[in-house]
Amino acid sequence: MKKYIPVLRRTQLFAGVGDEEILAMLDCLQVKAHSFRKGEYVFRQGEHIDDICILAEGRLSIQRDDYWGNRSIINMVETGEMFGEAYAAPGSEVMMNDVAAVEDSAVLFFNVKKILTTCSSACRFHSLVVQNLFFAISEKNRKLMRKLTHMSKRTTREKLLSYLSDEAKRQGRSSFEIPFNRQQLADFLSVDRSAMSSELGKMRDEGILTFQKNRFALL
Amino acid sequence: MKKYIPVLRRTQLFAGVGDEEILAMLDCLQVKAHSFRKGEYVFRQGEHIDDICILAEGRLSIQRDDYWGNRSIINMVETGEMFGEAYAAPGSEVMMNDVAAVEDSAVLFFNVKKILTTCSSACRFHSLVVQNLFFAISEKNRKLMRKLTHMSKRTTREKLLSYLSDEAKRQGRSSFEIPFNRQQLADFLSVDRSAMSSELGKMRDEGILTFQKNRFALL
DNA sequence: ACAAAACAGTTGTATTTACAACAGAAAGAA
DNA sequence: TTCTTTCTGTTGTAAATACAACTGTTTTGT
Repeated sequence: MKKYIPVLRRTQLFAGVGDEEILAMLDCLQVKAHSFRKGEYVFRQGEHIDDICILAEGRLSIQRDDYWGNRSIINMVETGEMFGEAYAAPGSEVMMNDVAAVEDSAVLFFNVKKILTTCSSACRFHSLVVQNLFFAISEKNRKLMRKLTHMSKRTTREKLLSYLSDEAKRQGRSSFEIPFNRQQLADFLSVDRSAMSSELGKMRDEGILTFQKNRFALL
Repeated sequence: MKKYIPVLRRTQLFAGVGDEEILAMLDCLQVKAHSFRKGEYVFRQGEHIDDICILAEGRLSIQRDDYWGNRSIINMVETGEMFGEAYAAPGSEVMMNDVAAVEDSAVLFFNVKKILTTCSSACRFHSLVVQNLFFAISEKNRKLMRKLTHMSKRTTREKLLSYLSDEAKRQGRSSFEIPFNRQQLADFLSVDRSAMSSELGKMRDEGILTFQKNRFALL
């Protein structure tokens, strides 16, 4: 478990917690690690979840496919980010989405009940971690709301501009990379890939933006 | 404050907390109440928020208007529900939406820092309330994700069916009321009201559903 | 280096939507 | 009641989208 400390140190969940305490908690919480190859599923729609998960390595896609094979990407999970927490809460319904590895990945599983129940031993950081959990899930909440504002736009162009300008603002610069290829971006914004591609071309011709691969610049 | 006990007793935030303890906490947390008339704003886009809010009476709409006057309704808040918690967390950005009273309403304001910081007096329920806060925000998270699945549908008909069948499932019956009139439902699903109205008519003619006012039945 | 697969852009067509304008029904106010 | 406002459904048209098919490019695996 020790090899994951450099990642965990930087996570929201363990903000303000020292290395030794993290190690102690990993032990106390009986954290489990598991590897996934590119394309494998971490969770499937309909599964019941008891664990809060942290991505220690790689990249995941939280997505959903409907009857007709239309894929909708809810979010990308980057190294160090948490996921699954919304479904791990006691009384939660089952997982509504798939979680798939888009790269070879490693995931750490934390049992929610153990996190929420202060143990008797030296884990005096439990209450801090619970607070961190609250902050983290708050931020995720806001992220979902931002995504809703993109999705509520009517046209492909508006959705693109809403997302890209938000991303520029978030990354604090007008030139930035996005964690999607074209098909993934289309699935994320729920638009047709080819229509989106042509719309991007038009916007480039109009001098609104430029792009190469997954690097965009707003002008 | 005593008059709000019957409402607060049933909230997620105070689940498992007795009446006397709630009263003690209201005092300890220096909770404030405020009334809003129909049409008034509780919060406005861009405001900074330090309080978790509970709607003690009435009904609110969490919404957003863009430059061109297009309104997007994120969610309706019913009596007893919590709101604002995602923006009240320390380090949060400012409010991204408007919160407007759609009926005469009363709101209770709880300072987040006071909730998260266990005080020295008799409020030994603080940790339970923090846990409740986590469960509540988890549920809201799932609600947002469900909304995203509706919004990710491409056509008005699919959005309607996604939302209505979800609502039927949630309420546990095939005949149910929704908290929207037609314009609000259109703003909630981000579609054109008239197109939605005509789509509803077609679906009724096809025998998929029936409706009178805001009561729908799936067949 | 080569073949296969994945990726990105383009175009044409049928479908669907947004928008505007209007009419009747229902709800609310005087 | 009567008048006014809000709400809901309908229709026609211009605009935007989804879908399919295809091309050339890039990436990947062997």
